Amino acid sequence: MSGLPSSRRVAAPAEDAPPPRPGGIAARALGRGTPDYLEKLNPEQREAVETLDGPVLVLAGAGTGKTRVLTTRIAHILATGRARPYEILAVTFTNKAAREMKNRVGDLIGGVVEGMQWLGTFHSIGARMLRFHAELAGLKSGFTILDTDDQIRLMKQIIQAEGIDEKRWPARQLAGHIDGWKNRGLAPKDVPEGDAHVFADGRGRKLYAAYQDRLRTLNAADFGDLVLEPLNILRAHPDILADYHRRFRYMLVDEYQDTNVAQYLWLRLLAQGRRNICCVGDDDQSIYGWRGAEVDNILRFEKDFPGAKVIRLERNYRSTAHILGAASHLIAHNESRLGKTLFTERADPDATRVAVSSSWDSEEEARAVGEEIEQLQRKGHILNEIAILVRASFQMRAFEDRFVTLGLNYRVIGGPRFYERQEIRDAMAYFRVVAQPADDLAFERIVNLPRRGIGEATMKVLHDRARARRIPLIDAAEDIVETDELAARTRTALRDLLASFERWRAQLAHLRHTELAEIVLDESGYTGMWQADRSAEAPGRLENLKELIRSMEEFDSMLGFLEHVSLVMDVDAQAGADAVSIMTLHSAKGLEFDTVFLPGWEEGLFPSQRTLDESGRAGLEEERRLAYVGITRARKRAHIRFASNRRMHGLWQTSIPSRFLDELPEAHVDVTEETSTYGGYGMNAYGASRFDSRDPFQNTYSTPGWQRAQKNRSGMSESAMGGYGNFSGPKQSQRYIEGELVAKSTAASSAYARGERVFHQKFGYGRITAIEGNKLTIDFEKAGQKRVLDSFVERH
DNA sequence: TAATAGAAAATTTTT
DNA sequence: TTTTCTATTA
Repeated sequence: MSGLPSSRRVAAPAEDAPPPRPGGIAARALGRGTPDYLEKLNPEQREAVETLDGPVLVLAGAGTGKTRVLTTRIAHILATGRARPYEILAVTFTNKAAREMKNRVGDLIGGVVEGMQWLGTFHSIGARMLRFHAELAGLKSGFTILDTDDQIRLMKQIIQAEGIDEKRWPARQLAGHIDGWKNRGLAPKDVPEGDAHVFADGRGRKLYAAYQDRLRTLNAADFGDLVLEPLNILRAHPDILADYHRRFRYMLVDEYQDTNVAQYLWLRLLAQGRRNICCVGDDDQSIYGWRGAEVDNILRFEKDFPGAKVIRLERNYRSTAHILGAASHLIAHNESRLGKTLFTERADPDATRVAVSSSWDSEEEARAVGEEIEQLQRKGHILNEIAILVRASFQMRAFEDRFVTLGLNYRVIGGPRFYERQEIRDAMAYFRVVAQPADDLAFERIVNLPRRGIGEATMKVLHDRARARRIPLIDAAEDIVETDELAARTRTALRDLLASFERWRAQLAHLRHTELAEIVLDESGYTGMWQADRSAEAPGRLENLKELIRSMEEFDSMLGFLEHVSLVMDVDAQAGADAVSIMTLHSAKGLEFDTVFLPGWEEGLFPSQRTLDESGRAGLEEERRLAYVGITRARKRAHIRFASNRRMHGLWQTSIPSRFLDELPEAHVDVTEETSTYGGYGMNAYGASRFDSRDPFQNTYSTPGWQRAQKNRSGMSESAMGGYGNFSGPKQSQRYIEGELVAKSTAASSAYARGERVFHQKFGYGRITAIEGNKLTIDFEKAGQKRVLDSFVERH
């Protein structure tokens, strides 16, 4: 997209412009009483569509027709002539959702919607805004968008430049902090003192500033900037904000529960104009807190937008009463929620309850699921309607292994996306250097790929020169090959490479970009490198490169393609053959299947111990929402499983059933006893009481198997674990306790102060360098810097 | 500069 | 256990 001067493009229609004339569909809609698109809605949905003025929050439970409301609302606005397509701001989180919205609005109004320029993801709309006003953010309109990989490489350089030990302060971690700050709408100067101290002894803020500086020099923005910079521009320039206020007659937001602070501030600022904002979301499905999403945004909506109308969609069209009953009862254990209860009007007498069963270990778990799937298959169920939803991707392997032996078709959804694969990123880096020579990050990525003898030492020379003269790396390279600073061999290699780029760039104008792409990959030796590679994945990588070239055909220029890739990082997974889907719970949000298997419901894994440690009670609630999302994916059958033993990072761990199992209502659940599991040991030392203490629901199953499990669990003493050397008993105990302690103390701030000397059982003596809630960053005398919970240290 | 051996770290991931 | 990164050596 070319950046035109902003005023023209953004100029809103004059205030006194005549309202858009109702034509075609609109006339039909107005002329004949109720248009038929409204008649297909239930009363709540219809209210959500027809309440067009003022702020509206639609709390849409799972399977209650959320997308239908959103798309019908847009169609209604257009059909009644209240706004033109380009006067509607409609934001989603994924490209997929944006695409679907566009298509469905098109279906409703009978044709393709043209001109909805402001329908898209937060990031693509942010990028669009930022290109109009790039100079206000210190960028040029043609800025490049960096992805996570580029970000981390860049931060690595900055950390090195600052002379900070990379091992103690990994770039990844810094990237996480900076991302978090951007998510919260903070510029480097706004980062609170305490926050700045979590990284590199207080140099966090400085590094953030240096990173932003570097981005400006590279004329680049990262994903966070695509939201943060437009927000800053709107904050600083009331005239621009007013322009947008005039323009956006209606605003719609999908998945509002997933918005972060920056996105929220951006929306709020824009909504201050006409106040016609409609947010659709489900607080019970907020599962991206770890990525900066604030459930609070949705919980607070009525306060933020006084006079807001809240509409609840609770009529579920997806699942059986048993599934809804189980999910509703589970999620009712959360305290921070607005409260909804899903119900269904359909009665299906032969609906099955939610099944809970157990296995000895993950292999047996996979075997059992495999068998059940084969049974379903014999009964005529298709595999496309079956999904296995796991908490963490390492769980997938057992299923894949098993399904391969069974010859059962499966597909893994998620995982590294097409454009994130190494070979694709490498190829893209070549294209970037051809199209935008100043792209240092891309240049660095491929200078020595395939190996050309241009190693670390040479790069240092290039970097020094580039920095000294404030020129891009490639220009520095041009200079240096004219001198004798480099060994003859490396100089020749570098000169050849530069000449190649020169040649390709000359062809940019008169060759088709797909053809040029092939030439670049061939002549650079990149394709050859993979052809010579004898490893198992090489053929697949070559195939991916071909696919990349194929996908370029849809674009008319190299630049157009590069722009697309940076924002639309997904390629549709082709449906293909009948297959079982395996994916994480996170990637299952928004999908539905007849049958859903939910394996691995064990303490530590689900709820994830790490989440509990990091986010305490809030983390536990988010895990519970994840469980809720999992169950509500099922239309007809949900099978929950847990295993008594699981191998994690190569070590066997005994596990105990997830507390979420205790939170399911007996009336909707069938617990199956599987002989191999309750053989005597397997349960561990923790009393059932641990779950009961604050459980208002008092339900544990009366099934013999479950009762026995509970008994075993409480009857077993710590010493009884002693005989099983490779089951790490003590670790278990610590695990659980950590979770509880955190849960209790999250709200309160730590009792320790910075600079205090403390003692830790494992790490010895150290001094506190930073405090974040109940997490302390401590510089240990022997063990170096660690982050630990305050409950594990004592004053000294 | 490149290959190799050894150590450290291992969720979830819309853009 | 496996993968990924870093320090060492040829």
